Amino acid sequence: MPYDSSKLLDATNLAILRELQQDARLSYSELSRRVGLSVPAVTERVRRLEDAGIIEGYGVRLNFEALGYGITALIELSAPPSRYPQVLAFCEQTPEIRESYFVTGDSSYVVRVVARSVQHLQEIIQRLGTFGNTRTSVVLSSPIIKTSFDLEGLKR
Amino acid sequence: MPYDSSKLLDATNLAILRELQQDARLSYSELSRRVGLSVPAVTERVRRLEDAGIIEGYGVRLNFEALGYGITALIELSAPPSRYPQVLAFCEQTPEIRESYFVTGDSSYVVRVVARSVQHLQEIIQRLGTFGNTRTSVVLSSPIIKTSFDLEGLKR
DNA sequence: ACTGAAATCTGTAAACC
DNA sequence: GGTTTACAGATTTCAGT
Repeated sequence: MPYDSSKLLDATNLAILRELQQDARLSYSELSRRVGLSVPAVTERVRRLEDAGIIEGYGVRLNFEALGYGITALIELSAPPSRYPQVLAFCEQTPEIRESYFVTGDSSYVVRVVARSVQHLQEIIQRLGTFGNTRTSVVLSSPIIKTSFDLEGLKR
Repeated sequence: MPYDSSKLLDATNLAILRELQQDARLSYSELSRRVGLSVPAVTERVRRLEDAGIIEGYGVRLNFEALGYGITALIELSAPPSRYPQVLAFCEQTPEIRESYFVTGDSSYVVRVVARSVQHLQEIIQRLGTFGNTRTSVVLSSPIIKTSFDLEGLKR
């Protein structure tokens, strides 16, 4: 339920979010030690951040390379609006497609995919190609993937 | 330390990863109930997945819109190799840049940025523009952002 | 809103199969 | 690798401020 209530972003809650970004499996007792409040107070604050929709959930950061998915690519797809539902359905049922963005500019969709080999990537490109023109950029390296966001700018 | 040891990806560990992807704050006792092993067995398995580099860490999924960063954009940057170190340093110190990819094709970099307003986005684009030509695609919607990966394909 | 304390549940380490 | 046991630590609930 993302309705703001900007008071939720006081210095203590920003500290809580900072800690959870670095290690979401921190115990409440350790978290409360770090932010200087009692355990029930911190537990309640986290619950409210979840209820407000600021915290959407907790995830594990997986190393796709170690899982055998050594290739990442960004694929731009230009497709007529009439095919959007089909494109969406395809993206949803294809696990290799990690995210899709509907963007301004000459390409309608940009998707990020992971693949086990160039053959595997080619398959995905060909399937996307049935919806429209594609333009693929293979990722050579990902110098920056930030796992936490500096929330300092949110202080009022 | 990502050296595989592919035996780490048996059905039980895939189940553990599946559960942690959905909720990384699950207790070990709940996790062990779900995968049908004792608590110490599951704790040890998670420790090994971490040691092998398959699990890189645990994070909180934040709603950037609720945090006031309502705009996402993909910016392609073409810059000469001599400027890569500067570009990298800029990306690293700019919190709004969430990830950067070095890619094949005519653009050397693709970055994903979040911004609080179009003015804010413009600032970032202008700063990136000091390194080379930019091409910005504003994200209109993100129909798919997957928070978990179907690991079924890894079964041997 | 936060604290502190009690009851219950969970994590950790050791001994063993 | 796995389990069981036993102790230490963490979570939840609630009365009090």
